Amino acid sequence: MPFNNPYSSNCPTRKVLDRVGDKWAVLVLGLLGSGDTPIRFNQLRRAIEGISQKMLSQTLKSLERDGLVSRNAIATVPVTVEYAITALGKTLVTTLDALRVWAETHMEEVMASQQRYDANATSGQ
Amino acid sequence: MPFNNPYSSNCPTRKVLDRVGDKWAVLVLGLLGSGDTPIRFNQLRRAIEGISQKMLSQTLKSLERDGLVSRNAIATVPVTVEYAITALGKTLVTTLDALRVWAETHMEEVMASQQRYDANATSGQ
DNA sequence: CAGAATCCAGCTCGATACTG
DNA sequence: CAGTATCGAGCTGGATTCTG
Repeated sequence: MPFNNPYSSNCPTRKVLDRVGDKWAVLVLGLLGSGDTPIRFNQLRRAIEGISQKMLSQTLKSLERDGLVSRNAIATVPVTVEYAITALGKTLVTTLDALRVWAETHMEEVMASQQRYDANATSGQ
Repeated sequence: MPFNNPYSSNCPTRKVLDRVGDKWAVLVLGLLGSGDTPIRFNQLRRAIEGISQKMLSQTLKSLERDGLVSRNAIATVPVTVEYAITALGKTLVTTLDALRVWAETHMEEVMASQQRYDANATSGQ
């Protein structure tokens, strides 16, 4: 039984899927994972179009909590905070890549199916 | 640039991640993918603990629309409807399995990180 | 610069009731 | 059996304001 556990808050797979289902978390992870240099808060903010400051800080906090991202505060004035992906985070990004490949490979097939479905639904009424 | 596209509704990877972030969709897919025999609506309902009939029908509809699941209505009285995973759906389940393996492999490490994080946050106050 | 706190609009989802 | 329709509570996340 592959994906089980009912309400599943304590199912590890579900936790990862929740993380991965979170748009901002994936974008942050992808950005930090694409280079090896740390990125500052407002740099991330500018790089990820559409993210609010609240969501960015919230996302970074939970990614740090999970050990996927590391935070480094430098005592300049004003303070500088750098975020970087961890070794653990990199392994997740790698795994996520398999999903990206699936998406790109099968997108056309999915879209074709959707169009068939929608065409039938419309004509059926 | 791995995971891009800002609001990304038309990013294929994001669509897949949304699907995968949907708890019920993954459970339905996992259940249908674990065997080769089709499953009826109320069978699924009973098998997936906690799912409401609204969410099940909604989930099945969108999975069918994407071509991940097939629907077969049999004209008995009352009507019987069977759902099965498609070939496309199977490839997604397989890919999802990589994520499950990641979760199971790294769960301990993630949980350890969370405990360190929470301990610091508490003592810090 | 890097956040925390507050407020609220909007969407999700469960519960409930009804249908072919 | 296999759904659809409707209503409302609750959570999510954006906008705004403020701080060390």
